[in-house]
Amino acid sequence: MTDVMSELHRRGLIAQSTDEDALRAALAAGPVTYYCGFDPTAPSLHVGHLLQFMVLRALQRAGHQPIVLVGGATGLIGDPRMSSERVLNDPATVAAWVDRIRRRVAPFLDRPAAEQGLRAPLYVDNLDWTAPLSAIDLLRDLGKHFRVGRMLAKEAVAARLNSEAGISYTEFSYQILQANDFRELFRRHGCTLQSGGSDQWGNITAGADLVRRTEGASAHALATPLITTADGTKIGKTEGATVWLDPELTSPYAFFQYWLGVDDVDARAWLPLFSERPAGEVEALIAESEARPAARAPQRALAEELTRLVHGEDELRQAEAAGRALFGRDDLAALGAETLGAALREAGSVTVDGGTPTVAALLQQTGLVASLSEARRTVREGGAYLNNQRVTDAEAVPGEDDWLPGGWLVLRRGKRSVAGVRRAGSPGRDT
RNA sequence: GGCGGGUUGCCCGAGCGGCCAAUGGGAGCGGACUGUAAAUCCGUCGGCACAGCCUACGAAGGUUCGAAUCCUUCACCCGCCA
Repeated sequence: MTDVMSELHRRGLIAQSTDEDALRAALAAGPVTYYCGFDPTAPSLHVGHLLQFMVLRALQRAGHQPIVLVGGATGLIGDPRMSSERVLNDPATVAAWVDRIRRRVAPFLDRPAAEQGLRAPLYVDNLDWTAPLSAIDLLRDLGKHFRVGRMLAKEAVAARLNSEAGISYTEFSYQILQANDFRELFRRHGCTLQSGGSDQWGNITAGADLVRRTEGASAHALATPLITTADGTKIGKTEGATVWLDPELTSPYAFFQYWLGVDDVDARAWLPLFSERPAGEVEALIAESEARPAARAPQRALAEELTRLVHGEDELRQAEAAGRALFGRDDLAALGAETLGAALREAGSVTVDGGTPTVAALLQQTGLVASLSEARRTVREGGAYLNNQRVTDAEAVPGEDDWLPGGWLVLRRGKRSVAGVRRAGSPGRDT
């Protein structure tokens, strides 16, 4: 059994943990059952959550037994955010998100289980044991083990108490539910380790404490660091939009492009965290980046590995090909209908029927800009391109000559935002 | 409970009867440079049927030819005194 703690440390995946010697010993003694929970606060997980899967996968590779929890119950309550009270989501919505997230997340651990004979993950939903919990059970069996003083001292709670927003009893109680999850998983599956983001540290240790106190067993906790970009913003935001793991929300192409566009400083910092390559290769890539930044070696490695992990080999190939086609120096018309079509379908496209709209209207319809005003402004600023030619008149209508093989127009905003326009009834597959 | 100050565009923050879609900074976006990077410089930054119009300055009313700017009420925040 490999020393997984060393790997996690080397990759910078551990921000804090409970008694590390004890944890090391437990991991060395045999398969440990461990879990990580994800609350359904959106239809999909995003790039930031990926880090948790890196930890889950490393432990799985080391022979341990993963459990993935999707918080159908805790998602209805909401954990306290630093800033303000959460808006409660509708139960039906949360239930739908639970399903959707679980389906998307399966390959991360199921694939290694199938291909490398590792332990297959268990999927659980805390709604299963939280929904039947009565108010009496909650107050008698759980509440007695929680000291209000300790609960108030948790960072997330304390911050909110001192803020203008204050905190509702609902969110204050969140830690009890998450702690109960840990105990429940211990009872049901012998789970003794929980991992999560460092923002969850208070909740995680609440669970470990509960298991120790009521079950007399040792339970461990592991937290990953909070990852930010060099300029302090959250990972996984482009143009204000979140980079999701669900291909319906963020196309594999956009996902691939996100990683490729990461700046040098971040790419070097993130590579060890997100790459499962051997240490030597990671170091070589970083050295390569310092020597020849233009090659963007760490960015490419991240884009390839993570797109393959999240979307699979086929989608990776297509995203790569699309990027090459659209950013390459080749003449667009020379690309051929097949390549062009595939690239633009990846990048995002709309179909027009009947008369061709103006360039400004097309920019808006493809989502490249938010409004017609913005479209006109973009053209005025010289940031709009039709088939790689700068557009000077927002009201111009693309002519017959502009349509590329397969019935396509390539619309671009700035350097990297590309979208396709397809003429309805063109030969070939429809979008 | 009393007195005073505040609530402005994504954020911070000027404006205090017409010249205000609203100074300035930040973020964002575009251009130049470059490497689909960073830094820097320049431009831009509510919407639309775009030389015009519509919507906006906590909410609702009012005064006025005309209000973000004055008055009234309400909501929330922040100080000082009890």
